[in-house]
Amino acid sequence: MAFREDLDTLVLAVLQSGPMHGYEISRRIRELSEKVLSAGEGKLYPCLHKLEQDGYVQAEWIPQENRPARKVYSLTDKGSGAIVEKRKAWEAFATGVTAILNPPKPEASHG
Amino acid sequence: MAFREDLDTLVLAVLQSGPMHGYEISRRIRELSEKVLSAGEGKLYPCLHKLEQDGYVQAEWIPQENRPARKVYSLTDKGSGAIVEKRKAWEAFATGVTAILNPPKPEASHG
DNA sequence: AATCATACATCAGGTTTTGAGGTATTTGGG
DNA sequence: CCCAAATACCTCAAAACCTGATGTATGATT
Repeated sequence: MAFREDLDTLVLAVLQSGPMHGYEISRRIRELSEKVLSAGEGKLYPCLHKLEQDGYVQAEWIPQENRPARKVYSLTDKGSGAIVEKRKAWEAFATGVTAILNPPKPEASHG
Repeated sequence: MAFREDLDTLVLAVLQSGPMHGYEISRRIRELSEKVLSAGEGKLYPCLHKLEQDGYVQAEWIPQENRPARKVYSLTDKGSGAIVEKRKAWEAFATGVTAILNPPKPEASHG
């Protein structure tokens, strides 16, 4: 058991820095979080495909010379808009966890 | 996809308020988090059993009159100690997510 | 007679994640 | 030359996990 991130939220959030290909999204998640979070390829690519399919991001293949082509993703309007809700969901979650981690103390006897 | 809590952490944390039976732990998690988090019975009881087995909590059956007996859990020293680490893990996680939700802005052209 | 709340617990079925594998190229060490 | 690691995409089987239902038992409420 461990806390687990919502990869959709993370992917959409990193794309706020500008268009980016999958491998880089993965790298940024690892680096920005100082290795606390990681988006393994086994779930990153399926996540990206779903996000594209649902219209949160759009993708374009950019050929490279002497390197594999890149599929560059960028936020759509729908994707940008969704970040607002996702951020709220994160805040609610974090508030909830914090409330439990800082529970009301047991009654101290005082007299 | 959604953010997901580490139930171990939550259970140990609520037990800081004092010994408590499973059903109440579940209620508190729901209430303290204002319904953002919930520990369904299907995962709470297995979690509690594992925590007991691993020595993080100890349990005692308390019979009730005309009601089902309660299994009251309390933190062991090991359990109390573990909270420190779990809290750190939460903070690292939250810091990581926050870092990604507030990413460096794309270079604004400034010339 | 239902239904809800208390209070424990399990389990089938579904979803998700992990980790390995697959393709293809460049760079760097030995 | 060969091996490993980094870049860059992607898939899939096996394992892990969660949801929601079910089961037991009683009291209060409608």
